Amino acid sequence: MPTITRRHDPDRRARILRATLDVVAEHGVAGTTHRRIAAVADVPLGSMTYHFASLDDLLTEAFTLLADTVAARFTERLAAAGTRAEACEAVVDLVVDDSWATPRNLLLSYELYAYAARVPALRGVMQGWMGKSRAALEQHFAPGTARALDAMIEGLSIHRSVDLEPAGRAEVRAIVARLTGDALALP
Amino acid sequence: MPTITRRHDPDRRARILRATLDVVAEHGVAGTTHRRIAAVADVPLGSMTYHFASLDDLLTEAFTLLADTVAARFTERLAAAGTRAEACEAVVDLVVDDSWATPRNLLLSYELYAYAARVPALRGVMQGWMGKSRAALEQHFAPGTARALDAMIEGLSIHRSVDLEPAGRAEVRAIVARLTGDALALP
DNA sequence: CCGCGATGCGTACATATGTACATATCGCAG
DNA sequence: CTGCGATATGTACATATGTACGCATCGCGG
Repeated sequence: MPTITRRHDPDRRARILRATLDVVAEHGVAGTTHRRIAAVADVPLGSMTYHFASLDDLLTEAFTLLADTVAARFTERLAAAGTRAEACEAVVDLVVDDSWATPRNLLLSYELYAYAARVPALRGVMQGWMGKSRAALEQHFAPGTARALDAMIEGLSIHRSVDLEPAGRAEVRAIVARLTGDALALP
Repeated sequence: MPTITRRHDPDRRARILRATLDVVAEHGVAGTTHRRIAAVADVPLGSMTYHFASLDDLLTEAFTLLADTVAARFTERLAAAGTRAEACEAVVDLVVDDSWATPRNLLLSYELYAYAARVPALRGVMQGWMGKSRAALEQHFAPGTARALDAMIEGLSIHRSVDLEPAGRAEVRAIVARLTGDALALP
């Protein structure tokens, strides 16, 4: 019998995880189903329950992947800064640039925050994420300042995604300057 | 025939809306169903489709109610401040107190942010909310400072809800002082 | 080369869900 | 008091969903 082409798929698991984030970004956790993910990942439905015990397990692992990826990029971007001024500029970039604060990432963050409230394992992941961010900032700034900057990055990113006239680069730079205590022209 | 007690329920609609927020807070939008809401509001299932055309309509209206309520409280708290120093303290309160930044409200905010990304009507609601907050802050601070404070309130509230050792009142006060430019002892 | 554990695949099934609808009851304007 | 429009209520039903399971097929160690 001519059986249909059967694939050998070494990284199918990873592809499912990526597809999960895609589906969550597009439909929200509320609209995320095994079947939708399977369609995006281009795998049969049976693969879902084979690779992941339950949908919650899948979501948990996908969100963990997201946090690790984003935290790594964050750290990387800050580690590339040599001087304090460069570090400030890196912070501005993280808020303003289309590298991390992309609509997709913001959206996924909201979904993660909401979901994590009901999955203890993810609370740990979020704490780890925040810890890494703070550690990266503390390589350039005092602990208190790092904390303030971390929160400000979060708040500004969110508000910029809602605002009809988002704060521009200059304004963000001025705010960072106030928090770091470095003198800078205020608008 | 002795018919079961049939209730006359003038504010049933409002009760359903409140129940919706309760259910969302407990189960997330993903776990919000007509039947769960009906159970919490103590109304029969049929009432759901009678008072609200669809589940999405219901969620949209409930989130609008949330935004209006929270924005009103925010404005009220800031309007009560007479001096600039009192305004700063009000901002600190909004972050640290158990009045607005309660776990429930934070959680509902995450759900709203995520949900609003897919419902255009709610984007307007969020913009209105942010506008009101900013207006309230601008009664005491310059526009740029108001923007920074608004974002910082958001970011600090979120991070405080995740952090194992949340920033204390003193630390929050110091951050606010930096943003407002008012001199204050730094820790 | 061969066997076996890992992986892939389709399908079945109980359940939960959104929504429609027929009917019953109530408040109140005239 | 009397309709009548608004509201209440229970139920039906098509559909989507999570998960289980049996079987097919493959990679690879011995």
